[in-house]
Amino acid sequence: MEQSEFHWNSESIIQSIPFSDTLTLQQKQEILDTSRLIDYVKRDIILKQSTAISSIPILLKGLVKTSKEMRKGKNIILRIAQPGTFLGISSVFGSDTYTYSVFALEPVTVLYVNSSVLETIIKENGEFGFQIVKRVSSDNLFNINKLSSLLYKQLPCRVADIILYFSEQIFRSQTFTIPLTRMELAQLAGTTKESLIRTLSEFNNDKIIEMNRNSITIISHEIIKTLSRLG
Amino acid sequence: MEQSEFHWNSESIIQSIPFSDTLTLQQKQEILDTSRLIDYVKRDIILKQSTAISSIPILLKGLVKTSKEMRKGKNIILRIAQPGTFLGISSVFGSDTYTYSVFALEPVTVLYVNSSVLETIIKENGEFGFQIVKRVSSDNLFNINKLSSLLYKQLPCRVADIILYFSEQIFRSQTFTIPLTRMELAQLAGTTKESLIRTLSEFNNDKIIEMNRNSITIISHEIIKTLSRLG
DNA sequence: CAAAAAAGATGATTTAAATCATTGGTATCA
DNA sequence: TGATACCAATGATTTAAATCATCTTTTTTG
Repeated sequence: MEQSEFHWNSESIIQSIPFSDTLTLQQKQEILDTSRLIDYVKRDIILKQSTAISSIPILLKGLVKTSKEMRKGKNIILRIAQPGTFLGISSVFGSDTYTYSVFALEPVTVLYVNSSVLETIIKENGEFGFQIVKRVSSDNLFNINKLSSLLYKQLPCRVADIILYFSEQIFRSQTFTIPLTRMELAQLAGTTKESLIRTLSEFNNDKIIEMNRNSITIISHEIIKTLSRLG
Repeated sequence: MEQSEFHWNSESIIQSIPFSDTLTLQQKQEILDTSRLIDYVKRDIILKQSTAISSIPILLKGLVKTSKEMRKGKNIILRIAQPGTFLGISSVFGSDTYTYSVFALEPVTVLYVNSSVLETIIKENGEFGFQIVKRVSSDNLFNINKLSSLLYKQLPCRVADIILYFSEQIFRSQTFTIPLTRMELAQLAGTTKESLIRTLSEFNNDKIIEMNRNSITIISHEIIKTLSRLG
């Protein structure tokens, strides 16, 4: 972890803050004055579950995974977050410790905003506050959705869901390189690495996807869609 | 469903609205002027999943279940909500349809608040808005927690969790009467009714709980706690 | 660069829980 | 009031996926 020195000036930082168009000049300045910019490399830990909350990280660059740590090896990856995401925002306003960890999947830049500054801005700027409500609400719906998928769909469907998640939400392409190990993919699908590998291999053998190492191309979007839709 | 006529006057309604102490007189009046009070009986549907959002129900009296409907019989009960809860608030601000249904478990009174009125109040009253952020955030943490329990704990642990949920969160007593059928309990535990019945019977045989019909008494709080804690 | 560790892949075995099947009890209502 | 549908309970059977075991390949690091 190191201070970020390159590429970022005040203007570009502000532009990367979600809903910054609703902020006053003074509020923008307040955020800049009380925040720190930090760079991370792959595998670095950005937030550690169970530690006391000091500030709110905003992801400015790169992909991260948010992961709930259970016991050894038994983690759940909640989501892959993209730039423009408040990390751990539910924890900040719903708890006094972070309820999950966040790890860098590639070179990442994070802006740490003082949480009481953000709290004050939410209180004095209703438009910004309302956007935060909307953001936390959709996060919530995302989790409810994940809950029901993981609970009722069986493995091939869940794996299809993940392939669609990367294809549609993260990379917006039929071909993409997954930034996770098989173990992590399993944690995202709520299964074990062996079961995940088997399912992916089947998809590969059945020519539903083409897979070399971490690179995946969706061959039959049709079938993947159907698998994902049916329980 | 019928207009609620008894027991409620403006003062008592306002007092039952969450965070109403942060509202101005005018805002309180605005809510009263644009809302409707409705009574329900057991099994009535209060919100129907997938319907367009028109207003925000606030639960004033009684218990309800919020339930995500999958295919036939395969539902998930997300939580049992108590008076003072905004129902479906995440859907309201994170979607344009309700993402789950809400059913009355007993005689219930609901105040339907106009959603654009509430939106306006959130925007003009930062303190209230911030309380909403906190509320939605803890809902989110609740769901993340449920997600990880259902995914990694096995059945006896999940059933122990439910018993503790009713004992500690809902009824605050070692003895309580569950307002759900076995099928619904199963949907709350993420299992089938047969498996749930078996597990509860085992607890009963092992004298961990005492159960007649829907009435449960926790005999060994110790064991229930341990079961719930260990995966 | 070689050794150690981690990741990936596959087959064999086990297991928790779902499904299927049946029966008795209890509301519900034409 | 009898009939129909729902709920509860329990035993038998099946099954999806976890676990265990082994081996290869890749990555990390001293």
